[in-house]
Amino acid sequence: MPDPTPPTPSTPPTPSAPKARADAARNREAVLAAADRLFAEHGSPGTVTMADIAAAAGVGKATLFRGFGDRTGLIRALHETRLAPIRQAAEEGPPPLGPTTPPHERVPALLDALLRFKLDNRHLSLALEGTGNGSPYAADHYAHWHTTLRTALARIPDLPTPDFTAHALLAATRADLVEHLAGTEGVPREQLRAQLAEFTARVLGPAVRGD
Amino acid sequence: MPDPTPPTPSTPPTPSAPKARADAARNREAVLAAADRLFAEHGSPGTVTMADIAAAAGVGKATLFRGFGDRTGLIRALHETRLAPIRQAAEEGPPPLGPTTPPHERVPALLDALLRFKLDNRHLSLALEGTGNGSPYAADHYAHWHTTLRTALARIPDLPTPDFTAHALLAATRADLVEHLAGTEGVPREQLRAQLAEFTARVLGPAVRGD
DNA sequence: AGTTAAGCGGACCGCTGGTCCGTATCGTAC
DNA sequence: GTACGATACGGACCAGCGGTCCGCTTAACT
Repeated sequence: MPDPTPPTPSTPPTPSAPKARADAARNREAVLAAADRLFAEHGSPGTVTMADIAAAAGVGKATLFRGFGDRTGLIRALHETRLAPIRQAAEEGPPPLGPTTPPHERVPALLDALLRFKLDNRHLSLALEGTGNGSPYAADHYAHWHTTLRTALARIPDLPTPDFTAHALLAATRADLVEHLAGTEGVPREQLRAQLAEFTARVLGPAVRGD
Repeated sequence: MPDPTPPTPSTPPTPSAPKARADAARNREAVLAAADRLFAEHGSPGTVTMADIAAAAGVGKATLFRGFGDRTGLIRALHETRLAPIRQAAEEGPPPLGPTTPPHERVPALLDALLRFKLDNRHLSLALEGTGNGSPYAADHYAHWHTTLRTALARIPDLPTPDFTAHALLAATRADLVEHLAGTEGVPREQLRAQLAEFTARVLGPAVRGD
């Protein structure tokens, strides 16, 4: 049983940090920065190896795996860091992302925020979803957005299947689809946002009130 | 330039087969059968290696790569074989899949056929989309369905973005999502079909006529 | 039966994610 | 400032993967 400590102390749940050594924290940041940069430079995340990241960060390979568990853990940690602001805005922020927003406005806002994030961090999102081994649906990151979206959808009358609808709407913003459209097909950013908004509106149906 | 012959003669485009040796054809079938079986047995397609397939088929590894180019080629060939009937039905078959069907009926029928196929061949679809290296959107198999769906959607009035809509609807039937819902979450088959149909109907909007 | 080339298979290669363990460094108690 | 235990470090190391090579086998045609 070689697992006395939690394997991925990426972000300690309790604010009481269990004492992190200074060099460890510094290395952690260096690794995240190096990984971000490398993923951004190379087109396909598959061409960036763990050894590359370690070298770019100026640390040994073992440091990567000690700090993040495995490749997926590193990518998840990086992704989580970048997405945190949006996540927080959706959880407790003001409209249009926050929970007080009426659903006909909030759902498109959430999806648009997600889409913009994936456009701005294409490489990262691609690396996250294209991890290969585990499906994106296993990550609790997905569960979070799904729950948020489903909850908002459930407040819309005459929408019989909020659970599936949330899945389907999220599927429309999947990283590889975004990459295909914005990258390969060259669809302009604003056009893509408009199309997603249009699609979303169609799914939600007409708002009850002026909204 | 070590490439005098086409690298992946999976299905010769011209019906004039360029003379295939008997044992080669036999081996090809054995490989496809073995691969299908192994993918079905193991849960995750990632755990099935090329060596496994070769051993199960009773051939050498080189035979796999000679016949199919690489891992992706093998999976694509297998997938194509299984999907061919549906594909043909969509291309030239009778309603509700064939091209003569009015779009308000055909689009749901196409998506439902795709969903049923992925439910019936979950392992295979998962292996195809989860190839890892290349995104599913690069495969011309995807381009085919997208074009078919977009064409049908374009015939619906007041649907401003048939291209994106086709992508988004197809995204709702992605193999890993289907696997997540039908497998992990245990959503019953008929319920999933009904949900997809409901969602599709919402996207298409009301039919102009009794349809 | 003889000839030829297509087909065969398994040893082999390069590379990857992931691990091990002796060593260097940090944090602390004095 | 120094001594000391705990913690983290790093690069050699490992197992397993997709993919290739080449000497041998065998189908096909005469």
